[in-house]
Amino acid sequence: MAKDRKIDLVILGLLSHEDLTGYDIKKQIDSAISFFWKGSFGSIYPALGEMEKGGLVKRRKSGNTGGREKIIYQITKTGMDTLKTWLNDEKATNDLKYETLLKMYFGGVEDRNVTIRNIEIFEKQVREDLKLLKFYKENLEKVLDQETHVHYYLTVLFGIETYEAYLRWCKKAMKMILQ
Amino acid sequence: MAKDRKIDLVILGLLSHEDLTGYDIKKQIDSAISFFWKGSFGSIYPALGEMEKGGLVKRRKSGNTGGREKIIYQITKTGMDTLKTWLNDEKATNDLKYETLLKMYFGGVEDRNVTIRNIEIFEKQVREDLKLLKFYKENLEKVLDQETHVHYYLTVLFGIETYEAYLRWCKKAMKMILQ
DNA sequence: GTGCGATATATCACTTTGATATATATCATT
DNA sequence: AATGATATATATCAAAGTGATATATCGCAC
Repeated sequence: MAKDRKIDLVILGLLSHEDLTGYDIKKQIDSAISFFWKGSFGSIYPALGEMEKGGLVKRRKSGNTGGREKIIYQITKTGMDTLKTWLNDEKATNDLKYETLLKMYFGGVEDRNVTIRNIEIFEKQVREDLKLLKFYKENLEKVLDQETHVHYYLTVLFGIETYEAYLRWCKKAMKMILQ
Repeated sequence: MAKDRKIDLVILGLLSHEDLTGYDIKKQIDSAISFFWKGSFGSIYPALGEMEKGGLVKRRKSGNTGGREKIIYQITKTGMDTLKTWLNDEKATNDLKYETLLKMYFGGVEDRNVTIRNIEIFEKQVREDLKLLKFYKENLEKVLDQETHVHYYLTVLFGIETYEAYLRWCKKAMKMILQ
């Protein structure tokens, strides 16, 4: 596997659940894991190509009836080993870039109304996302007996816990700015 | 300014507080804002060069007594306007990549001990960082009358609020995994 | 039948990272 | 005063990732 390519692990992880096309992988990244990870076509397709060369994934016999191309990928034994090695590796980088906080930190050059507005924008987005996370949580609680769902549930709980913390901060921050 | 270069705003923000060298900028990124932003020399130096060409920053007359090179940058009027325009722009991208959560989501392919270990590693780091954040908070509370410090304080409060949420999640997650 | 959104792969310019190279300054130890 | 370690300081590069765009087909509503 490439030295520093995180997208490889995301792809391997998703393929460990089921066979997928590049497009399917993008859809799953944008739904299930979007609260803590991002990924674009521009990294997915080249990665799939190189991972195939490296023997981490392989093309499944495609049941193409028509002329439309569609490549369904499957994880290999080597790919599964790579995924497990990564899971057992102690180092994990949590890379956070909050543009909202940059705007807080540098807000002093403008009127306080600007900072207030920026907190309001952040709060609105957080409320919307939190609503969605709670909806996921409720649905997951119906199927929590299955192993895979427990792991999904853990990430949703993480989202809820942090998003509620964001809202508490919004309240405190607003109060501070308004004296 | 370059279309999509966030580092420009970080540099302009820091220079709005005081004149700095590229090396100083890196130090400030690694200390004051490291909890919510990162930046490397490989982006800082090229950005400074292009921003100088674009008239956003300028070299201050350097008081070089010896032969050692040292370039001190200063924000220009245009640079200040660019910073203010960004602060007033409603869109802000908060880009989060938690490798720890990826390992939670894909943890199902390994024994639960692996997931437990990964939560423990995360928790240990969070406890250390939280201690530091609380230390910053105490020190800041002594100088909160000054404008700039209020904005710094807001970001520290954010860090404390979210890191405490991380710890609550660790407890819940651990309990869930152990049934 | 035609317009539109979803499916599907691919590529590219630009941004950022993380590592490395180069050189000087400062300071403690020998 | 020589040595070595650490901090200061700028610069560059391969590799990774983003966001946009190009291309084409499929399925469905009107």
